[in-house]
Amino acid sequence: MQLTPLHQEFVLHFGEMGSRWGINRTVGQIYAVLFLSKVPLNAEQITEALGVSRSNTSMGLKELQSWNLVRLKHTPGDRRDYFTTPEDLWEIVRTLIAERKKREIDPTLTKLRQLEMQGPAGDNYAEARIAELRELIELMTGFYDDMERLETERLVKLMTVGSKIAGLIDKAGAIVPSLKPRS
Amino acid sequence: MQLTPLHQEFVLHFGEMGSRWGINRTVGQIYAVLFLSKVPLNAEQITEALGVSRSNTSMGLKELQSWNLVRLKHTPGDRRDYFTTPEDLWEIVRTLIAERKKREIDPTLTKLRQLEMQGPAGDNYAEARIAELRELIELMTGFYDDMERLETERLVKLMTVGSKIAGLIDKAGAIVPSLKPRS
DNA sequence: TGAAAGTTTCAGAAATTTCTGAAATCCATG
DNA sequence: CATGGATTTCAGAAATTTCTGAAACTTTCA
Repeated sequence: MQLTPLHQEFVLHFGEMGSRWGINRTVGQIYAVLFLSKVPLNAEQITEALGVSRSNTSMGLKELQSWNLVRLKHTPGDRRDYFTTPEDLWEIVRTLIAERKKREIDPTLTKLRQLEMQGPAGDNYAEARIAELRELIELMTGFYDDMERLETERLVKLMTVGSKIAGLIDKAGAIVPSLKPRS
Repeated sequence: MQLTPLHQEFVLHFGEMGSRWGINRTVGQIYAVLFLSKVPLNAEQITEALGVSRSNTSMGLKELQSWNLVRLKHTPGDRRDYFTTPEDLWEIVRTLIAERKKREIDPTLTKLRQLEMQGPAGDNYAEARIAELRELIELMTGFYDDMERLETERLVKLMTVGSKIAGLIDKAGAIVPSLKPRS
């Protein structure tokens, strides 16, 4: 497994971005290699391609599995695990968003609710602020749940028409029932 | 600046979540204190509330300023800087998304475009994969740009109606020009 | 101008995270 | 049920990030 210059650059970039994305360099690089590879790769091949230790690869793959970002493939007569990323990029995006929500938002929503349950603590402003934040997160995650359920096809259409969609809703929140065709 | 138990818990939570959110513990805690405070606070008050060093607070506030997450207030006759978070939570969300996009997505988009500019590198699959990823990011950031421009009021409505909005678009991508009122 | 009040910078200490190599474990097969 | 190919675990090393205290700097005003 020798990386071409293209692979190299891509892999290094994913490594650098890793920390901003909440994963570490090696995990980012492993993902990058898998993403660009047409065929599934085993841990040994990844290790060689990246020049890291075998155990580091093992841990990185475990991490990627915990994020649901890689799939496992097996070939008969070979008992090593081979890894790929989904062909469908939208599936990847969905997974990424779902996992980030789970890690970055859900715990906070739980905590906010818990704080509210504890009842008044004598600081009206803080309590109102917490309630408001909880409501906002609920609105956004509720919307996310709706979008999550849409087939990719419709989702892409929705994104393509973009802000036109807002024209379909009046300020009162009603869906405008009829509309002149747009140029 | 003594923190109530409510503040305490909230602050500790934001500190813990900090690393998942791409900021560090102190920065998260500073933000939490400011978020719950009705009145603007100066660096000294924050330092005392959190029990960290003055310099740490200073660096944390600098970081929050670089994220555009805090506002500066001045009172006549006092030359210390007082900090607040915006009253409007939607403004906070917009800032957060804008900054994360800037840090987590834009550099990658730039890199992908640069890799494509370099011309064919002899791995069709990898090249196609990169192009596809670039297109997907462009679609999503384009949609984001559209949403960014909407007034909050409409945005909230949009989120509230949620998936109903998808019913307004047919599979071909045309906006359905008329619609029976929904129950 | 210089003293006072406040803020920032920065080098090193402390803490945390990541990475490695060796040992332990797993498991299909002879 | 032992062997050997493969993976995982884990304790410590290495690297990175965060935090601190001291010094430097900035601004205001007497």
